Amino acid sequence: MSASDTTATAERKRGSGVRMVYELLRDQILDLELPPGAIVDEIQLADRFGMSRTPIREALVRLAAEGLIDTLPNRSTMVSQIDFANLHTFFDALTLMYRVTTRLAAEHHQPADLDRIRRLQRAYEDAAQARDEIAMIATNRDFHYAIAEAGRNRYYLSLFGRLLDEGRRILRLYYYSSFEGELPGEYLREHEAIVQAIAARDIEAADRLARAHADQIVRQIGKAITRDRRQDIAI
Amino acid sequence: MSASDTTATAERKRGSGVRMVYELLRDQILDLELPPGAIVDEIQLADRFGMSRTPIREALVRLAAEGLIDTLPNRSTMVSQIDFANLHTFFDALTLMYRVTTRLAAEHHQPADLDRIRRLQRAYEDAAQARDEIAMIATNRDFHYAIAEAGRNRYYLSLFGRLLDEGRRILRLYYYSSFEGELPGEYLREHEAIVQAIAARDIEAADRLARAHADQIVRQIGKAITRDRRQDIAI
DNA sequence: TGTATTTTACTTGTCGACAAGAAATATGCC
DNA sequence: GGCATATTTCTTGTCGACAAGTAAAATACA
Repeated sequence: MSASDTTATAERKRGSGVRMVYELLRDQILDLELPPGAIVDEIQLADRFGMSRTPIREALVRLAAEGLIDTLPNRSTMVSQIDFANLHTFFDALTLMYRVTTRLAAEHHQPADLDRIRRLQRAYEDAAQARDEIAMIATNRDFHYAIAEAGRNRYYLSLFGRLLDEGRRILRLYYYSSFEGELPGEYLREHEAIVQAIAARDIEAADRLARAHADQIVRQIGKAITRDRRQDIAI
Repeated sequence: MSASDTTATAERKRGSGVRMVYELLRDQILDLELPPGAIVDEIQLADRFGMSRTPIREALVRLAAEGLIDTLPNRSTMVSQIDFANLHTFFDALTLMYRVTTRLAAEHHQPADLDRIRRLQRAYEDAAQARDEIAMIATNRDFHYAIAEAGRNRYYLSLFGRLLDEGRRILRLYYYSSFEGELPGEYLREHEAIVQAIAARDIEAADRLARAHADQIVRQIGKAITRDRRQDIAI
């Protein structure tokens, strides 16, 4: 689907094209609109965006540097596969980053940070109420990313950002389908508790809650994957 | 200095140019041969490597994605500054990654990993004996990176890699000058203890030693910076 | 002489075209 | 028909040239 989003030959500011292509492709990849293995054609993209291959290529180089696409030399470039074999390493890193960033947020947050976090928490709540899966995934990501920003450590922030992005793809596959139509009330309550711990500058509570939240997510995805596997065998 | 390394118009394999330029610039930046703030000129590089601007640009896009250079739109691109104001966030992340990767190495290493780690440990020892500062920094980095590889978590590995790279610049400024000609015997002993803990699969010991090692480094750099500052004031 | 404005010089951003490499297709040979 | 080889086709990698934008130099003016 995804109606031919031809922004085509509209007058564009010099230098804005690369960022535009980069962001669009990135979102399409993370929402699985471009599934793992999909081939990405430079000429096709150039036509679609009404620009030459040069800026397209620069966007692709960036995506490749972040591991979102793989380029086979002199051959096609494709959306990178999700590394299911090492999912546990992903969960391990994700859990640690949840904990560290939430701790730091409790320690270093400033008033404006809390406003922003609370606003995103409400956005997630709204998305959940509306049962809008893609919006839920995106706002959940933004909520936790905002917490990490309040922690003010750009190294953790960059790894956490990558993990949350990769998570968007995995969640799109497993997570929300595992709710089976129910609202994730548990998660809303956990988010609320996390925000309160941060506001109270209670570092140990923030750590404990972040860890519990991560464990909960890992458990639920694990459950969904197991069920998925069982169905595979049953067929 | 750095004698005009013109690999120039030698027949090159198609596609190898980008990687070559990328790696060379990266090393020059991390060794401070290209100091923070140095401007990077595309045409100049194109001349120097005997290729057109296109592959040069792709290498620069990658470097920019990793934060090693900053590009001002329509203006020059320069080697990124070292963020001294937030050095503590760097040390915080570095310490955590030392611990986590060393723990995981103790848990998951395989025989070939240990061989590699021991080989790099000896390389560091040799560099220290020869008082070759650049080689010391590089082999120290490789030693810890090899440990992280044995831990088999690509997310930690990528952050740790970035931290060690950034560390190469900082160490080049402060760390080894702080030895004042003495050999870093302490570090050799600590390295040895870490390797033994990994080999024994003693996770807690590995963690404790990695933490102590990180603390030691942080303390020494801190001392060097403080002394540096005092001199600034004295003048 | 000092300031505002135009001009110049230089760097980056984009383009269209061509060359090289790899897979798919066609051809020749048995 | 089956296999090895040549040809075609398609995509990526590289190039040289030009357009756009910025800073510095030169000019005009009070």
